[in-house]
This record gives sequence, structure tokens and C-alpha cells, in this order.
Amino acid sequence: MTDLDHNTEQQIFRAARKIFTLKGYNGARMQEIADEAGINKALLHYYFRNKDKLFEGVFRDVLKTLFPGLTNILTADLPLFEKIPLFVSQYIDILTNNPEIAGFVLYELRLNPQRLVGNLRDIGIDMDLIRSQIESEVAAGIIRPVKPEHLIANLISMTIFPFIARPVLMSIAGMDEAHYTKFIEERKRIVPETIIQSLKPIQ
Amino acid sequence: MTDLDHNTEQQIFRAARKIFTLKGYNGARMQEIADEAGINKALLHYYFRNKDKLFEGVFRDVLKTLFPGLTNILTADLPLFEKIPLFVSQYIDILTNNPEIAGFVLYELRLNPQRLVGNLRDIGIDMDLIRSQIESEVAAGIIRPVKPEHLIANLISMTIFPFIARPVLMSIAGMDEAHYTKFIEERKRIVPETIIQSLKPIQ
DNA sequence: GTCTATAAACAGATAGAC
DNA sequence: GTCTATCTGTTTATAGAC
Repeated sequence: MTDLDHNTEQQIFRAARKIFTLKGYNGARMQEIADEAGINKALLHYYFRNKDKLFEGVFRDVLKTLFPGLTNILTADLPLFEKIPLFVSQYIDILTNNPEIAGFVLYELRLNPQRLVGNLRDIGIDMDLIRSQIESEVAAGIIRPVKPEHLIANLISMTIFPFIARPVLMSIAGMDEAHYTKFIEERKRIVPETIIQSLKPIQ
Repeated sequence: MTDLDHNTEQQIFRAARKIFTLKGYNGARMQEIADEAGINKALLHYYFRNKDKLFEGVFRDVLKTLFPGLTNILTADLPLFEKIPLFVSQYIDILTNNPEIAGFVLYELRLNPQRLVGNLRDIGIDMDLIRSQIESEVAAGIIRPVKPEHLIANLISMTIFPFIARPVLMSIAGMDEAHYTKFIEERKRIVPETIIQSLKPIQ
């Protein structure tokens, strides 16, 4: 399956990814996807049978953008204080390039949680590994004890949420586009700093 | 306008709030709202003219659940270290009772950011007030310097995100319903602790 | 493979009886 | 105020020509 073999199929898929992530499953129209791809509506059905199957493909594709490389960082063989900034920085870069996908995935999963089934492999984090890393760093006096669920929750919350809540944050803080961009860039430093400070043992 | 005067209207509104927050504007069906309210579809139009107006009312109502009391806490006359746990605890209680509204509001706002216009009053936080409180507590040696945008972003991210990402968090951490409930309750302690630790001056 | 034309189902909205 | 019946427009999906 080379790039040239399925040029139209790829064009459709790219258009579908754009429209679906922007408008959601229920808000997306097959006609709009066809327009975006510059082809006829009937071709969508020729290549992908129906809206559901097209969406399913896009959703898997978006999950692959969002998860695998990142869960790898979390389970890499690095001290927590190195892992955390790496994770935040890479995640912010991905979301800066794909600003809609976090909100898209979480919303569609809430509408339809069973979409997780069958895609769990892409999302899973080895919590036991993180738990044992925490235990050994606690034993070494590097960090204070913390439950892995809460550490992970804090980390991804502070990293992802500003992308989901963008309009609200801009509004309450009175930011324009430029401010928001700067704000996001600053979070590469702020988020790790916040977590690391909270993890340091009390001297 | 007493409760008894508009019993049907209220029934419809409650049903609409349930269906809209659960399925979103695009996913909600007037028929389903009518069924939920136990009345006929035509009555929806009799009371609320059309789907847009019905949604508009629900959206405002949800904003009122989500914001006013909380922004009040943030601008109350209390030390930061007291405000923060209060905010987290109250927000978690509200979201526990209305688990879908955070995701609902943020998603609908992303689809349609202009919904903020005209509702800004409900959402606004007086950032200058928070900024000056930070400055004075820094001057008093109680906390380290921090930009108000980031403090607020950290606070609401860690508080709200676990409700939006519920299925993902449950999945990656292998939690069942009971675990998740306990996890959320724990965050009333964890979130303030994390922020406060990160704010304490280095001794 | 790609198109035009159209079928089939659905969803929002209204007319009009009671 | 509340209902049944129906209209109108939209949207997914297919048939069939090229």
C-alpha cells in the first residue's frame, strides 16, 4: 500500500480526520468531508462503506497520535525528575500541532466509552512499573510518597487541560492569541516545576 | 412564576438539561427529550419555540451551576492556603453531583466559542485581585512568586480534568467504579496539597 | 474510480383538532 | 395546554451511467 496507490483514499482520510476532530461525530457531515477532500460524496462510501467505519478509522488514528510515544516516556528507564519534563514538553508539542484532538477523544469516549475496548493497547500505562519506581525513589529519599494514580492524574491534567479549556482560560485571564501561545509555552516549565516541587521531601 | 404554574415547562427543561448534557447539542434529539419529559414533541416547540432556544436556556443554567459560587471563593478575602482547599472541595462536590457538565460546557464552547459572549459575567474571575493577593503574600514571605494564570490553570486543571477524562483514567489505572469514587474523594486532599507544596518558599 | 441522480430514513418544526 | 398528523428540509446511503 504505497502513497501513490491510494492517493484519493488518503485525501479522504485526511479530510475526515480534520472534520471529525473539529466537529465531532454528530456534528460532522459526509458532504463537508467530501468538499474538504475535493471529491464527491459517493466516493466516501466507495472507500469507507459508511460514516461509522470512516469515523472508526479516524478515531484509531487520533489515538495513535495521542498515546503510544507518551506512555513510553512514562515507563522509560529515567529518574522521575527527568521523565516529567520530557513528558510535558512532548505532549505540549503534540497538542500544539493538533489542538483539537484531546477534547475530541475525551468527548467521544464519554459519549461512547466502549470505544476504549479494542483500543486499550494504545492507551495502557504500566502502573505497576511507575509504582515501583516511586517506591524506590522514596526509599532513596529523592521524593515523598505519592499514589501513582494521583501523580499521573496531576501530570496529564495540568498538561492537557489548558488545550481543552482554551476559550474559557483565554476569557477569564483576558488573553489574546499571542498571550495564549506564550502561556502554553511557559507551561513546559511551570507544570514540571509544580509537580517536582510538590514531590520534594520536606527538609 | 411559581413551581406549580409551569410544571410541564419545568419537566421539559429538566429533561432537556439531562439529554443535552449527556449527548451534546448535535447528539440530542427533540424526540428523546420529549420522551424523557413524558410529553409530546409538539409541546417542546409550544414552550421553547425551537431546539436552539431550548439549548440556550439549558446552557445558561449549566453555566450557573458551574461558575458563580466558585469564582466567588477565588476572590474571597481569605489567605491562598485556605482558599485553595475550599475551592477544590466545593468544585469536586458540584462535579460529583453533575458529572457530565464540565465536559459538556467545554466541548460546546469549543464547537461554538461565541456562546461565551453574553455569558462572560457568569465566568469572569477578577485576575487583578488574585494578582495583588499573590504579590502581597509573596512580600510577606508566605509563598513564592507565581503567575496568576498558571496558578488558576493548575488549580482548575487538577480539579476538573479527572471528571472529563474519567473513562481514560479508569482504564489506565485499572479502576472500577468504587476505586474511582475513592480516587475522586482523595483528590480533595491531594490537589490542594500539591499546589500548596509547590507554592511554599524554599527554606 | 469517479460522477450524477435519487432513494430512504430521519429530525425539526407546524397545522389543526380537541 | 396537549395531542395526532403531517410538512419540509436535511443527511446518509445506493443505483447506475461513464
